[in-house]
Amino acid sequence: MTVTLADVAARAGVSAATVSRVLNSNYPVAEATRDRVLRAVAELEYVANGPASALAAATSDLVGILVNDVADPFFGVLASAVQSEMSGDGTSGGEKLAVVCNTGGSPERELTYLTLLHRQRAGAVVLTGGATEDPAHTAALAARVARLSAAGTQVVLCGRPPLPAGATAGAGGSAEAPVAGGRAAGAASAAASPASAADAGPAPLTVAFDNRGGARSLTEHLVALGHRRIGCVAGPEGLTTTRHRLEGHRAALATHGIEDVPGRTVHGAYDRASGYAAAHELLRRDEDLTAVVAANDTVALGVCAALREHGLRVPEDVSVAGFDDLPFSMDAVPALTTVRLPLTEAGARAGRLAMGREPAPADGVVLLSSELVIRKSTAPPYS
Amino acid sequence: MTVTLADVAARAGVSAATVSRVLNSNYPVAEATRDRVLRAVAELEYVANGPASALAAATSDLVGILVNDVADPFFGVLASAVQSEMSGDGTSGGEKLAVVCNTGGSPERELTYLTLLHRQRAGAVVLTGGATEDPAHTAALAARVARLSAAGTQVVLCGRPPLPAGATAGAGGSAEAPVAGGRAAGAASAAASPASAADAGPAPLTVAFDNRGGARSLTEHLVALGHRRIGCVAGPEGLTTTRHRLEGHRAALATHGIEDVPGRTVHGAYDRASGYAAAHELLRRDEDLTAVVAANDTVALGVCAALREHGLRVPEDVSVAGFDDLPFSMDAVPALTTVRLPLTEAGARAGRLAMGREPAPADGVVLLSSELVIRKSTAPPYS
DNA sequence: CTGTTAGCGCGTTCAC
DNA sequence: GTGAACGCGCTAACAG
Repeated sequence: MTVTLADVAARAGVSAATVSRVLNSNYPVAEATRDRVLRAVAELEYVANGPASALAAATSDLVGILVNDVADPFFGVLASAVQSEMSGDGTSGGEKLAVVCNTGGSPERELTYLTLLHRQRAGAVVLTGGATEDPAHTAALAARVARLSAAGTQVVLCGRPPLPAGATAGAGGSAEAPVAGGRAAGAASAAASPASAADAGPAPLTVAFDNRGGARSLTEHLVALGHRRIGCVAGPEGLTTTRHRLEGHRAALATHGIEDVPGRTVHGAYDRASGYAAAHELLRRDEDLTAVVAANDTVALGVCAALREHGLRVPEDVSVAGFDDLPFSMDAVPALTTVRLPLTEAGARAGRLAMGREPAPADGVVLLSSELVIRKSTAPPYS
Repeated sequence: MTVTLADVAARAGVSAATVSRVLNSNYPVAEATRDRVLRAVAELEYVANGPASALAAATSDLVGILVNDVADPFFGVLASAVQSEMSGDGTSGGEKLAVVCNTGGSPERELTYLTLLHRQRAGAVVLTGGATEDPAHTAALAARVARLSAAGTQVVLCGRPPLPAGATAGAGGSAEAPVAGGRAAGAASAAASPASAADAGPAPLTVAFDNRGGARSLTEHLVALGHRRIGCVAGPEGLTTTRHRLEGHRAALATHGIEDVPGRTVHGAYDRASGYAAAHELLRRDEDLTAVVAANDTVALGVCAALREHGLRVPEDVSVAGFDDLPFSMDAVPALTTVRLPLTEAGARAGRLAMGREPAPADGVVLLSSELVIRKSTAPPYS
């Protein structure tokens, strides 16, 4: 049947313990025996039994990455960056099996995967994607994360706000604590680790985007161009990302004394179809919009398509702005004005934090700033 | 410490074996005790130790998906489909941890991941992505796959041609017929499996695309429109996918008596930058091209960008065609004429095949057909 | 139906 | 420097 450590030991004329030592190179072994063992391993095509090692060593070389949807470029780029940072650092030896799990945006599957990863005793887990603000789910998630931490798994939240303090406990009120602003954030996250039990694992870390600030500068750009009737296609309700971007948009409006007409905001999924439908709806409500800010670039594309169907030109008749600066945005016609999120950097840092290859910030939170990218889809109104 | 099966057993007043039985529900257990056990599990927040189960049961609930690049929509869609089919079928219980591994297109990492998955005793593995035609790598890959099969892991190749025969039965001559040119098959895999066929595991299965047929019909569409000077931006050399698409293109040319001018074909990566550079090069060589077929949709976008820079309109001055029909293709301006590959179906079937939820075809190969999608980026020349 | 008894393959003290 | 035990947490035969 399958060849085991013992087989290799026999072939090399040594004990199993010795083989284990050369394989893990964590103990001095004579050069000669080492070679003999390695040769035996090669000849027998021995492949270590991961589960057995994990059981004995109480730790696995598996690390997980949770994403909403691998087919979405946003997560694809993020996952790719995280993974390249997590798996082999080039030097063979410390090989990790970095795996990405697709939650499909479903809170249940998110929880399920977390359990599965826990079951596998994963060494680290990076959780990406906008968080649902449903208190029940937040609490369940916090509980799972707390247990993972207690089990020694380093958890890193990426592209989402820190979990509310008090792990298993009341996620109720504190869940609303703002994050993007940077200032009030500390209060919510700092107390994460103390918890109650003596089982203090590594405290969860966070890499977050400044969604609010980005959205704010985007809308201010539009206002500066002269726009006053700005439509807003927001993401799904109940997601922190959606809320933060919307807050930034409204903050910009407020700053410039522009009334925030409720009818000018519609919610929808983070996909093209949603943008398409939303734009039609927005136009139905107010034909004189001069600009539209979309939930993200993909949505913006749908908005542009709908606008064209209405015989409206972008940006001559209506300006359109996206968010994220996904790869295809520069190729759109017209090229999309958007807010660039440092996705690759975020993924890389989350990966390094997870692997302990980068010192964790004192408050456990890394806030990445966004950058306004002005291209061709926005222009002064009525030009 | 972490709570174990024994703890649960004690709490429920039963033996460990009984707890194991209710958890795996693979053996009759009295309703009453079952409830007691379940309650204890909940109260203790027990999470099974995967490695330990895998070790004892000699099988893990881990299944892998290998892709070239998760950030590439082609693989993202494929991976998403495979994964949704692999993980929970909805009915909770048979939860599998479907994980996707990013090879970054590197043959070495592909091999490494295969080993890691083998080490984890994965239950199934789906290998996607164009295969390198380098004999050495093909041989190494065949060897790894053979060992995986021998270890009981079901391997499914998706979007790539069957492995050359030699490792397992069933992949004989007929498998080569539809897709592969069928040349280097035998020679390469000679040294593949030293020890032999005694340990016959599940034979590798394949889900392949009709790249050649798709490419052929695409070029024929262009020819039918009246194009004669057609540029071709092919993918990286040495990949089966690249070769098949190129062969289809040339077959169409030959059928209509059009000379295949070597200078009209340039190779490049499957990304936008490559298409951009290639189009510039093509134009430098021959300013009078009236059409360009790109390696895939992403490349086509780059081609369009370069064309615009040259002051050429698409499709009035130059027609452009893509391949794959990725989600963004319909949104491009002009909407891309392309060849639709049933990515979702391919992924789903590969997933089902891997999980044994779909009967394997006699010859082990499922060939999916492609479909020409005519949109706005192609038109008669000189119009 | 349920408890008992053995390992699964490997890491890790210990002695030598 | 190396080998001999023991046990990680769980499943899989066997009894009963």
